[in-house]
Amino acid sequence: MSTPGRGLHGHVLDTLGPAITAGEYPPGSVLRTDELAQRFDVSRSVMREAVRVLESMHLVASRRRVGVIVQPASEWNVYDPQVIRWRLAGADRPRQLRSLTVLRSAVEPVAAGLAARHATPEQCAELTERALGMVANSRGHRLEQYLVHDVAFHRVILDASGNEMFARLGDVVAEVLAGRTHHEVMFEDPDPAAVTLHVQVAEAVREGDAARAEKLTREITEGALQELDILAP
Amino acid sequence: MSTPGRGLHGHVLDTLGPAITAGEYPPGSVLRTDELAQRFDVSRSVMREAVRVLESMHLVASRRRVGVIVQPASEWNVYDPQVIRWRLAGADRPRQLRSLTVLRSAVEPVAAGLAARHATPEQCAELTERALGMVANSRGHRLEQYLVHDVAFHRVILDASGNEMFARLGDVVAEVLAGRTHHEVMFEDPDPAAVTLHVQVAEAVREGDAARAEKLTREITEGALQELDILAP
DNA sequence: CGCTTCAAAAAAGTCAGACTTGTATGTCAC
DNA sequence: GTGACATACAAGTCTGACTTTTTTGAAGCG
Repeated sequence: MSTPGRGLHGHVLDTLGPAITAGEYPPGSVLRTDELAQRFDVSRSVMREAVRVLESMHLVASRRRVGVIVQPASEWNVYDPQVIRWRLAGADRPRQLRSLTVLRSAVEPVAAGLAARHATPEQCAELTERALGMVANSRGHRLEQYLVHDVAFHRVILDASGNEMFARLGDVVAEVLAGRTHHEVMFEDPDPAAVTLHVQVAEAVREGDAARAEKLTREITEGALQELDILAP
Repeated sequence: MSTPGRGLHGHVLDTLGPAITAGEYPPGSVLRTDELAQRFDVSRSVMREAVRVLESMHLVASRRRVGVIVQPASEWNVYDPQVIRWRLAGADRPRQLRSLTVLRSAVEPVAAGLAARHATPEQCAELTERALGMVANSRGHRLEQYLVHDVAFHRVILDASGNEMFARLGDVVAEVLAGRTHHEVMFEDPDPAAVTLHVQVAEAVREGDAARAEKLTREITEGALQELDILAP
């Protein structure tokens, strides 16, 4: 996953990034470039490049005569795919997964509505195909195959929305769905009602019924929220 | 705006970033670090740091023996605040503003619903205050003051949702609202109906009525969509 | 005692040059 | 044409010296 070992600079990032996002360095902690370079056994040039990248993610801020200051989480670029991966890999995973699921619940229904208006015939076809793939793997503990189709289904919806911001959330949704299958709930076969909803969403998109596609997708994402016990008291 | 001139490296970014996001270098274009360093009259070290940052935004990819390759827009980290600013500053501005408005229309209603559940008394108070501020400046061409309260209102909603991903969209919403006031529509006083909706949202949040807060906010964002002619045929 | 002013130190920032490494590309033999 | 191999190119890395900014604190003064 990701892009491992694309240079020394990458290795430093893969160590420092997760450490910072995991909260190992409290906000306000001060690091020194030279010391870090020694610790990772790289030159200052390499270390400086890594720090620059962390700085662009607002994980740290670098100030003259002071050092490299770890920023509070409220400053982080939490939409940076790299940051998301680091956080999902750490102790913050459950909280992160919940945040992303809520985001999903906001975005996907609207995306589905737009998809009903803008989807190409090819996208409609793949959507139907994926929904059928979900049905075919919905029984008999074929969770992995089911997941493949599920992820693809939601990716098509996001792409077909025609909105670039939505489309770029495909990886996030994939991560959430995979996380649910692998680490959280869902030890049994998926909920048959959810499977049916996917088939119906594909129908609604194909028919260009935006309101119905949105409503049905909202039911799907509300199910996801309930699985994580995120709902009104 | 932003953080100008925080070093030579920053100046390079402020020039190259907008150029790439504006499409001045078609995807696949190959740049060479040495040549760029000469062009900007900086050392290779500085140029390398800048390239690393652009690479972390997926605006470029750097490959040995080839050079620095400009990536297609589909690869960009479009949620990076820096990238958003660069694109809003360029020719892509209208399209970008539309994308962000759609994103807003998906997120804000859900955020308002959550805010109704999680808002603190202080947040409820500020919400009401901001709504009143909007009313007070809704007539007599006080667009600037109106905007200040409008932006603050939506920021509170996003913060009060308790969802970190939503909260970080505050700047995006601010940008969209400011863009609308300064460059797009709205030469006249704001729509009275919209002002009333804000007051009612504040009410609903204060009363903890999540469903109503969500519905009312959806009406607000749908108004914003209509202003940009984004709607069903 | 409190204030300003100025000097020193510390760490990031910058630069220049030499060297290493991975990888396209072209050449040659088969 | 296909393969192995040599070559050159550009990114990658390292080092050491120098500059700049900013904090700190000490000296000097009211």
